[in-house]
Amino acid sequence: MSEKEPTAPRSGERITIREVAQDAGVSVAAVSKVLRDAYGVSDALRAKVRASMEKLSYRPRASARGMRGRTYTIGLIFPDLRNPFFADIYSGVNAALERTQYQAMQGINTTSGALNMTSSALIEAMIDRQMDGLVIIGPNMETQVLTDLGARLPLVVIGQHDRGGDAFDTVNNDDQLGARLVVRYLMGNGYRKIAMLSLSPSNSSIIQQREIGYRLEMMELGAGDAINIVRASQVVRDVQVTVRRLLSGPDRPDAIFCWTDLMAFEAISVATEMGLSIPEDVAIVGYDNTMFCDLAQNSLASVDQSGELLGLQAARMLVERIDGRVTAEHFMVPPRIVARASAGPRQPQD
Amino acid sequence: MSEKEPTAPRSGERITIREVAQDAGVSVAAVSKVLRDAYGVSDALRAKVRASMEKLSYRPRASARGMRGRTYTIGLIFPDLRNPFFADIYSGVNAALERTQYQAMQGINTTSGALNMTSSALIEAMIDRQMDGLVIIGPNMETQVLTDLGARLPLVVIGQHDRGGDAFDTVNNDDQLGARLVVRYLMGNGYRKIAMLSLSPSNSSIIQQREIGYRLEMMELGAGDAINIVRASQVVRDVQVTVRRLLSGPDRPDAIFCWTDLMAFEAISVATEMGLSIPEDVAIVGYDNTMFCDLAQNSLASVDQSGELLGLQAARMLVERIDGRVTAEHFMVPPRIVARASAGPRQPQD
DNA sequence: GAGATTTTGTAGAACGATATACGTAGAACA
DNA sequence: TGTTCTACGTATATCGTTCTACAAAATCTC
Repeated sequence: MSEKEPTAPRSGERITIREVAQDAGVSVAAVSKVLRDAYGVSDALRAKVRASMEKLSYRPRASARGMRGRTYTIGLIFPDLRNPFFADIYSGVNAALERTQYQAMQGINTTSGALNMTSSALIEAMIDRQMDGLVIIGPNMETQVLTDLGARLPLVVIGQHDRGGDAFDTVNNDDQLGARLVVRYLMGNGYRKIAMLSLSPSNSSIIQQREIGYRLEMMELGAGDAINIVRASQVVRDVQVTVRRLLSGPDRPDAIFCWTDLMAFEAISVATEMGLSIPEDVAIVGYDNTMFCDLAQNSLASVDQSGELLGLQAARMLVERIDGRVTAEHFMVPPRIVARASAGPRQPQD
Repeated sequence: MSEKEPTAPRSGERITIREVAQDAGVSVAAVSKVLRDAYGVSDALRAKVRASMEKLSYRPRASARGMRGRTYTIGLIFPDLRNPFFADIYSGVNAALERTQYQAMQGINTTSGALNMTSSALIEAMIDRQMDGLVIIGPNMETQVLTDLGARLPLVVIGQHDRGGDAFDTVNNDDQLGARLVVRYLMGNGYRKIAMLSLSPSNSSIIQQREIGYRLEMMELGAGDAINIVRASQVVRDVQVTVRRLLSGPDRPDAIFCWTDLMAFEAISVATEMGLSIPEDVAIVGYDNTMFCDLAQNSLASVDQSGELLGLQAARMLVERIDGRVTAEHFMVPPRIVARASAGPRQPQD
């Protein structure tokens, strides 16, 4: 109870490590060791310190920790917030972090266009805030930028097949296989003139992979002549115009393989407005198998890429990197087609 | 160029304020003042320092700033990520923060159930990370908890009508009016047996407000006998069961006013599966006017509560609070009904 | 039982900003 | 010419942790 410190701890202020140390009758360094699970702490001391921390309901401050060590915070960077698929990834990340000291903070990378930028404002902001590592989802930046970034801090990328040496890890579903499954599924149900509604600009490797998968499977199944790739940006208006043009052309496809469920919903909408029936006049398949696929008004066949698993794995790998791994690892989950009415078996033409 | 410092700055390390000061030939304190736009800096000095910061591409570290001052980071807490309405709020917040030094970091408050908790793990994590302030969206916690929280740091709450003295600001749409508009709109289109699909548990004030608005308008328009409120949680399965029960009862409503668009989409799905036509057999109205309402397969009439404006305003108010305002302010935007086919004019019964 | 090794704990200097308190140069005023 | 302001800059303590270096105690080794 003796107050010999020059600065008496003001009441009402937040508890610090110093007060915990004093309460437990040990040094500040000892408390810090317990906090970090560092080497050289006896069970007795650990218990004593833990008890004091509990009693005073002490919580370490990330800023102070960040000055010398880790902040125990990782950054999650999403390309947008409207696609519910990202919610799956998010919940996977959180599940992986549950029992660790780490906490995820998210941001949306709204930079469109400037692909060759050194980095993005959000990423710089995350670095300023001393994130221990980053998970970037569906990056629209060049591999070189990611490689440079990976040299600066632990990095895991979801949705990017190109590798950057040992600079970063990747977590993906097998996009090429996913596209193949879609073509196979549609062909099996009697569709042959399968168009692909892809994404523009197509700088990303997952786009390339899916397009390759589509092309190869079309050729292997003898429909090479029907290959037709059109591209639209994620902007609603753009998707609508593109789909409308595709469906009103002279050689209307009898199925469309869409980049995402979101685009597929737009496609269903446009087709419906044009008076076309799904799947009688045109079958639609999406990608991501988001929760909206199940709704009766959509009944959208889609490719499940287990977002939760992707997130889980990415978070695990990032923590490993933070803990010192310096060689790259790459994780790939198999996609799975989920059949639904939007691409059901084709009725014999009358 | 003289190196008389005891610690020579290691190359490859991040630029610090000290190096900027040295480069500009001024004191560290002067640089700090420029950074904070603090009083007592001449234009000449400011220019000199700015030039050096630019030249060295200096960026202040949030952790270090957080030790004594602000982190220039605010926390955004969402109740979930699946509702695209939150994306609108997010973009409003970002628009408001665009020209400031502040950066938003988000998190999802996944705590379900424990309403009377002192706080939530995410909120504590945000406090640990020295957020300068918090915007909480659609909190499922008691007002007292928010009041306590507001005493700890600047706080703005979106989607909560109950006030907490001067402890926090609120930003809302007029939920009571929104509900009234829906009833008025449906009545105007010939529907009378309007049921309300509300949210459970109904501890939140926005739920109460909407239910009050619904009840009052029903009574005022002479349909008090048709008042029927059913409740479901956000869980998909729960919504389905509730809607199915509602629609298969002996006294089927001819319209359902749903808590959110998401619930409305579920309702459309269930109704469709039951072989009911929309709006002939049952009209559906949602809330939030999310992007999916426009799709032909939904064509969902909804209430627009300008999420972007809500976010914009919340961020502005939060920054004001951080800058010292201590009295509460409350902002309310008027809701607006958006008519669509899901609740179009009723055809005369045959 | 002496030296070597390992385990356990401590002291105190960082980390990179902010903010207080103070010094100094001009300007304004008498 | 001195005095009093005001505007501008600076020196330096401080924030709450981590982490290096080291001391003391316990254990091992032969």
